[in-house]
Amino acid sequence: MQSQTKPKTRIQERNQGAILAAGLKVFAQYGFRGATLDQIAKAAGLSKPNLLYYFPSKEAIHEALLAELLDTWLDPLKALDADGDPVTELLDYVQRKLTLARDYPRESRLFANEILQGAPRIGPVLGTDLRQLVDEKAEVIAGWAKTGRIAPIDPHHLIFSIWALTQHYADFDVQVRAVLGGQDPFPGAAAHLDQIFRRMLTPEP
Amino acid sequence: MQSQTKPKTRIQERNQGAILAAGLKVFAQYGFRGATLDQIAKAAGLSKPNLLYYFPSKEAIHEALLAELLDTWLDPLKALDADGDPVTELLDYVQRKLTLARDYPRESRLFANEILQGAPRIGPVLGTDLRQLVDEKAEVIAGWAKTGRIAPIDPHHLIFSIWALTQHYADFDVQVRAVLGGQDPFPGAAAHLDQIFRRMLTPEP
DNA sequence: TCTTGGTTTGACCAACTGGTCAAAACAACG
DNA sequence: CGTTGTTTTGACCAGTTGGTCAAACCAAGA
Repeated sequence: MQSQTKPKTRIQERNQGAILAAGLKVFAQYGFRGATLDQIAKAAGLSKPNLLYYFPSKEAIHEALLAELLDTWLDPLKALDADGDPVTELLDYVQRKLTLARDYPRESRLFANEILQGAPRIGPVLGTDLRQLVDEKAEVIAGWAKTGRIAPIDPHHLIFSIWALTQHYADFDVQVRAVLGGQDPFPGAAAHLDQIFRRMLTPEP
Repeated sequence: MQSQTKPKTRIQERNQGAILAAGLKVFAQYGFRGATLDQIAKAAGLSKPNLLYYFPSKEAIHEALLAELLDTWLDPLKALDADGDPVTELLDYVQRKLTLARDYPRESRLFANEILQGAPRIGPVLGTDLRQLVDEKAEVIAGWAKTGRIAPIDPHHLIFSIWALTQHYADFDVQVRAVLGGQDPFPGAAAHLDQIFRRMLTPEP
């Protein structure tokens, strides 16, 4: 039973890529219901029937994007190493997440939209895969806290804090820039997050 | 020139209220484009034409909601008192925002949706009113930091942190509960946020 | 050249969208 | 009761939506 993936010509590669890129752009901004196939087709530089030649439905494009997203999204957390230096590991995780927010803001917004709408298509994964991963890493963090290598802290809420603080710079980019007068928020954010998490985590002497 | 507001009968009061409540529910979940008048009408228990008897358009309902929202939304920040005890003032602000997130999650999501979509209807206010208010309060915080009453910190990013951490519990409620296994996040969140902001703000001895 | 397979499109469709309108139903008051 | 102003609705409309389909197009090998 060999791999079932068909060869895929250059043109398929190119068009599917264009469609996914266009879909990401549109879904991230308007959400699933608010996005239209015409918008996506136009953004991809294809006609609507041509788009539907590559993906069977609007939902299929959305699904493909979400599936692709989840991997990228959870990778940094998976990289959290129980054997590393606790504070360094966590601060690195924060910076990785912030980099992701800076370089892939549309992915972040796509995810935000899905959650805002009640996670109708990704919900099950949250309660199983995500939960398992978080619980696992939370235990690592709890271990660090118990042995005094970081300050005592609720591991789950610590993880939520990291997500909230980093993704905020992607999801609320417009607001952040408006308040800062258009200035790039990320250098300041990197320094700020490093500082507050360092303070938050460093154990009292 | 007396007040131009017409008396407004009980029935008007009731129906407009029902429409706004229904609109909030639907807009918060699906965003402006994704929401439909039929959904809102159904949720309000009215027929679509009847709904349009009270509001001239879909956009009018959305506008009314956003206008109403902004006041509620910025009140807690306005209440930050330059003459109070710095750490207490800021911790109180955090708790007020968290309470808002718990009691008005739909308002939070409505706002999140508007920002995610690029703030097409609220954008101008962000760069003027909001920015001015934030700058003003940032100066207060900067003053506290300069005189050593709180730890040195970037005031703007501190405010972003408060927004991000509190609103996360409203906007990503589904995810948070999925990870926690359905358990109510807010008691834990309150304690966690108090702890980390206390650590973040308390000046070194 | 012809054939074969993937690719692209114009025309089309039923369902849904935001919104209109005239007529009906209702409430309140004299 | 009748009148007047408010409220409600069924029928309707033009534009948009996701999706279909047969026909045309195109590249590449025989």
